[in-house]
Amino acid sequence: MKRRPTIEDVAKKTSLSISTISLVLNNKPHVNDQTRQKVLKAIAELGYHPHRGARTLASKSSGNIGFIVSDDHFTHVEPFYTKIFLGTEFEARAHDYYVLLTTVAKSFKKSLVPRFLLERNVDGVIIAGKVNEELIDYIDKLGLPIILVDYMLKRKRLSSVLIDNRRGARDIMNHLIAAGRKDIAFIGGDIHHSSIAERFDEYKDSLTENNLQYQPLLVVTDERDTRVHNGYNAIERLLKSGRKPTAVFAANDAMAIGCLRYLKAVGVKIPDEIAIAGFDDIEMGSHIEPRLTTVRVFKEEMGKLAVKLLVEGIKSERDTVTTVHVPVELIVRQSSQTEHVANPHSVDDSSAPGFELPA
Amino acid sequence: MKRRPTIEDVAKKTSLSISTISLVLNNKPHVNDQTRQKVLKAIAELGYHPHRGARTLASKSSGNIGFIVSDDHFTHVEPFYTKIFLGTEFEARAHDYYVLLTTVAKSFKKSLVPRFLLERNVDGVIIAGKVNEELIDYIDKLGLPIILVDYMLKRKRLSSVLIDNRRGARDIMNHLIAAGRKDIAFIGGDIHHSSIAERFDEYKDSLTENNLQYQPLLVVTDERDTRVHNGYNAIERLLKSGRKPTAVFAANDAMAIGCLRYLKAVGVKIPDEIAIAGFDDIEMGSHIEPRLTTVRVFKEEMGKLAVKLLVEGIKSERDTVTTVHVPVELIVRQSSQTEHVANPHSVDDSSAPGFELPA
DNA sequence: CTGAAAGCGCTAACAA
DNA sequence: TTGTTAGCGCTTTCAG
Repeated sequence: MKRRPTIEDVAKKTSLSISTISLVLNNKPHVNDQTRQKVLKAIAELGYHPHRGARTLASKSSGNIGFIVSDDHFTHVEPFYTKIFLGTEFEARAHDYYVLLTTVAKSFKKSLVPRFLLERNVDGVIIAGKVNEELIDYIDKLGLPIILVDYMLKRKRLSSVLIDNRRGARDIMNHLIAAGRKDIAFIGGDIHHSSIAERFDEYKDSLTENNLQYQPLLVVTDERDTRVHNGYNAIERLLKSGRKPTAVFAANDAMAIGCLRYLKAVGVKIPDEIAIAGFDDIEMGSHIEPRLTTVRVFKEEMGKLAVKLLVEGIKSERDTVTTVHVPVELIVRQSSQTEHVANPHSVDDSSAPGFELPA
Repeated sequence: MKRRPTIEDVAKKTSLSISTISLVLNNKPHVNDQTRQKVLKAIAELGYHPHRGARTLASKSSGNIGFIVSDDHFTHVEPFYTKIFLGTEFEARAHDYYVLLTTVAKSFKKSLVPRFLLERNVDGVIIAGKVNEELIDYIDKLGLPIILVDYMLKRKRLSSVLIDNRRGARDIMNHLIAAGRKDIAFIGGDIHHSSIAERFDEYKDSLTENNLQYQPLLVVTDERDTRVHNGYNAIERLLKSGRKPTAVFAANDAMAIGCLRYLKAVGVKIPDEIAIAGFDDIEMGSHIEPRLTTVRVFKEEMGKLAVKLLVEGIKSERDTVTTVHVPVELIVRQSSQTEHVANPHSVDDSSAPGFELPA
């Protein structure tokens, strides 16, 4: 089998030195245009492609981005983080990076540090959701650029791509209140996650601003995580305690779906007796019945933004801290409002507007 | 900042040569156990970890696995292929590999060859679903081990991890027929995909074996792909043509859900008037109403198996061709059978049995 | 069982 | 603008 061509073959073929070839390869300036063309031609003719490993060794950059997500986030809220991951994947390709995915346990053990960090196999790291802070410190000490997605640290200034949770929660609350709902319950879990906490905070603030009483007895936030069955359990507990809200704002779609299933099971009319709204806009919400009112979060877009920021960070040395709040969009469906569906299988347009990085 | 330790530091610290350290690092034999312990100790004390790039260059193996899926599969049947990908991810880690994901267009263009192939940045490739055959040939010519997942080529002998589609389709058909359904429709799309074709073939064979007439007018297979709205359109066309099946076997869950939505929209009682069954067991099927009868496919498990086979292939030089048919499991739910649900939020156990590779 | 030495293919000073 | 050269950190013969 033919040995694959190396930079030296290109050098010979063009009667130039390998360093000149390297300059062309890396789009460096100070190369005569004639020369550049000649090199490019030879490269094409030989079918030459630089060897990643060699580049990595010589240039001290791997061409990879690390993507870290906690294992329970990934299993419990999979569709959400998967979308973010796919967004990074997509954008990374545009920048000629590959994404190495890894999940990490909740607790930090030295032995569980992602291998790509130990082997210096990534040029920067994207962290999605809440992960152990010790690990974040560890990465930071390594000097690697970090971008947080859907999570923030107060203790430390790090670039992050965040959901505009306040805005989304406010839209939901305004929508429910405008429809005349006054006793609005909040169903949450994993309340220490910054996104969930923000949604809850805005829930309370919205009540106040609308001159509605904040009723702690209409709130459940102590579920362990935000999976469907926890939403189910939470609303069950709430109703069995004797309270009867007229609307439920769930911390995310999964919990909202859990609520929905319980309420349907016990014969509560939705949305007539109780309106329900979630957050995130996972696909399932548009297929269940009644279809779920929610706040659309542009998950792929968040992943893409994270890569853009990270690539900037990798290239620019100086670590400017940027925080982006990605806009959200209220999606009103049957679970909160009787709607007449003209085209029952219309698919919601999921394309995101073209977000721009702050200048 | 402290320079990270290299193999040379370990050598100095132990007063051994770097080649001995390398032997230990790679678990090679012929190292005195005393020496090995001494080296290990020094490695631990220094916090040394070999540099991936250096290894790649010297050893001619990258430590990466390529994962290729066609872009339309990935967008249209996302939850399915995502699960397979996550399975590979998980298993790869156990073998100290990382997975580089890429999607490819339907048509083959030289300029669109995944970069990881050009840069020799993967040691083997997993191909999920149908991809352009020219690309497969190209990879094969590169001499890289290939494992196909949920796809097969007749023209060429390649290792593959396949769904036992025949078995699953037979189970579905037997279930429907046992319930007294005789006029069973088949709704499909993307019929050239080997999995879809097999399900369809078994549909026909099952009819014959049960002395039921194969009725071409109860069959729609010309939908472009297998997304929800195509299921919706297909069943609509079928019913409007005047036929009235008593059951529908859809090529996958997405199409089954489409059927379900149409039938509900026009007021057909499910399962009383028409029973519906899908295939794949995507999560949504257990959340819609009525819950969908389907065939569970162990998607993560398929990804894991693919990695196991691939790693074997990478290590063993000789390319033995292995074909694994992963077993499936019939899941009967409300869409085909009136059921009384004791615990309405019980989650189906999604854990796979421990599959073994053929000896 | 251990050491010496030659690369692996490329980048990046520094010279010319 | 182009060439020379020294590594990058590790694996792998080949000796000893």
